Amino acid sequence: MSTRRATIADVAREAGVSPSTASVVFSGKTPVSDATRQRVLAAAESLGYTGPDPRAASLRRGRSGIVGVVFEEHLGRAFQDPVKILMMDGLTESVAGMGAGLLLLRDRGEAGAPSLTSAPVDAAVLVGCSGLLRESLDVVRARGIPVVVIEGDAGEGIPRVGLDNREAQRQAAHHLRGLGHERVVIVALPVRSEWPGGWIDESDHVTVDVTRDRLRGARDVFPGAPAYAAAGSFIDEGLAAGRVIFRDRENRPTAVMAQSDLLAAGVIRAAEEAGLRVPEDVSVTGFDGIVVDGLAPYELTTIVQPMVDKGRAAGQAVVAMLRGDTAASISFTCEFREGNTTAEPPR
Amino acid sequence: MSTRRATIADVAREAGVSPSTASVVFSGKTPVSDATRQRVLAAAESLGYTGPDPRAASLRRGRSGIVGVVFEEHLGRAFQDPVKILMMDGLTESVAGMGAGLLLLRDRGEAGAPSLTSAPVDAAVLVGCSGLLRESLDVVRARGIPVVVIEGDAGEGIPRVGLDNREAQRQAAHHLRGLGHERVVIVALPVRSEWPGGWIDESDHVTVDVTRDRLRGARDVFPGAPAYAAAGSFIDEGLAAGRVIFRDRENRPTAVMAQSDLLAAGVIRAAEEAGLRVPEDVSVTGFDGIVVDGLAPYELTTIVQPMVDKGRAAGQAVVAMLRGDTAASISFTCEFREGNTTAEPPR
DNA sequence: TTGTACGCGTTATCAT
DNA sequence: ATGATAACGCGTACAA
Repeated sequence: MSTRRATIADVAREAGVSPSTASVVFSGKTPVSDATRQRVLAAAESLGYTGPDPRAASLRRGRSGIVGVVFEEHLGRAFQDPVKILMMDGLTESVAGMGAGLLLLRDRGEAGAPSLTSAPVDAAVLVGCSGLLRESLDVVRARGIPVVVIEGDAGEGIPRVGLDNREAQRQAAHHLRGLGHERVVIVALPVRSEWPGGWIDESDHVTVDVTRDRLRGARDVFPGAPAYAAAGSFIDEGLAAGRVIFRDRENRPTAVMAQSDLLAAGVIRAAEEAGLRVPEDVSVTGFDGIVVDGLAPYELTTIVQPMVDKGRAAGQAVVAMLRGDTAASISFTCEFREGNTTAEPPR
Repeated sequence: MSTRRATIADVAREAGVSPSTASVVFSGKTPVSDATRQRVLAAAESLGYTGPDPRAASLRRGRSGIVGVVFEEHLGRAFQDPVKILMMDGLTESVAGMGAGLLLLRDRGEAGAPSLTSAPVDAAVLVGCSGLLRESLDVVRARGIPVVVIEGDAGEGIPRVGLDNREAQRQAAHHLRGLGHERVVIVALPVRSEWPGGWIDESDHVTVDVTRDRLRGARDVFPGAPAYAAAGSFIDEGLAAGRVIFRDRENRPTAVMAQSDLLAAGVIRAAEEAGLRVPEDVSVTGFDGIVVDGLAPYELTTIVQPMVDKGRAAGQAVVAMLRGDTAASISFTCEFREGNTTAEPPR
């Protein structure tokens, strides 16, 4: 006996039907008489045939059912960010509707690692990628593989999914202004990758779109507000920033605008540490609208962004492009939400 | 002119070489004279050929370079667990060494969603799957696709990667016993999926391996210690459990053993809330050895498990099986680490 | 409803 | 170093 695995042709032969009929029994694309189906299934059973080989099917179909998700950073780090997780959630859901799954990829793939060019993907979603991986991108686009970018810019002709960051942040600033705040400090996201954390001034070039736009929004209302850019969106980074900010008891701000909820949570902790009450002594705002594990009883005053919707929209754009339609860029609108971490400034 | 994309055959023809030679230029499997290479590359350039189609290559090679990772739960939820994230980290790393990427899959795939059976995976890693998806598993194994399970049991003949949960937890218990503790309460992980949280007793059947083994380890030293099983491994769940536990000021325990660091962090918060100092009034132990964002200045007394190594081991098992070797199950040893959250009981 | 015929794009093998 | 040949396993027009 031969040692090779049974193919659909073997099954067809055994069942006494043509290969195409057997194929149809498994794919269900065309009605098949019950008797024939039984015979084919029986033959498959007896031959130990377990269904079409996905690799061969994908060659024939020209589709693999796989969407690549490309991250700029170490995957472990990307998954520490609840915002990205929720985005992945929406993405998973919408590509699942198309029968596709997500393949995890990094942009700066080490040698031998799977890359956008070597993986059998039907489409790609770039997360926060700011135009690195230019070559792979060209290859992929030349192949006609649809590409979508979330919170980033990959150049001309690539649809983007983003937020009205500036307007949203401006709204939070207005809220503080309305309460009477004047001395405000901003705790920003990193201004570029590998940023170690620290105060930033005019001379610092902000390469991360999100950081820059939210910064502008805040300064539309509080021009010249000092900004401390954290090393990442983590509670501990917010804590570190908060410690620096509250250190000088003389020039202490009455409000801190953080560019993420995690940073805000850290700032609150720093405030407590410094013996300040939130919001009586200092107001704090966040950005994202996530549930921060362990932050209760505080309810952050924040900007709620549609994280899941962002992922979903990216998925839908992919689906549309795969159908041959063109997908437009889309910018979501955030919603301001008042919690119990902002109040009038102390007198 | 034809509208179809150029294939490697077209390139070969254009360059005046055989298809196999052209193929070799791209794969680099065999030395090629420089002149030939240039000619092929030039032909590819002029035809807009961007390299071999991964789908066709994977059919021919019999390998797709994709490893499926199957989760029992909603992906969004799985990624909230730092332990799983770090495990994914190790897994990513070790399969990358083989040139493979990770495809995210769920076990109870909704209709039309990508499943273990329809995805072109070379191997599969099951995470905490307790024997659901039996049918898909049979199909996959019949195909000769290697399968490995992390922290779970998928039946006979499937290599497992796990921990010495019982022994490790027993060690932490000994530490507390040595300090003089006698009234200990356990805060456990869920006893089954969909568990709402609550006290458990003998009659409750613990279906989750990890929970059961750690519970046994604790009770090896403190027989009959009461156990409250949380609804999940989150700080807020630990907080909820802690509130219940510290409510009764008369019968308050002198130590709480949590089955995860996140739960422990919540318990500490509950203790603070109840006006108890850690570790002076109550000792708390965790499990995992993760960095809990925002827990400083506490350093948890805990059991450090090799999360990344677990993922890496699973990846290596996969690689071995793909080579045709057999992979054995492996159980990692945890390491006890004393922090500043345990001390002698108050007198 | 079933069968025929062909192509999907590559790469391994072996000979030259 | 290069070339000829033969799969790899399947899906789908189209005809019957």
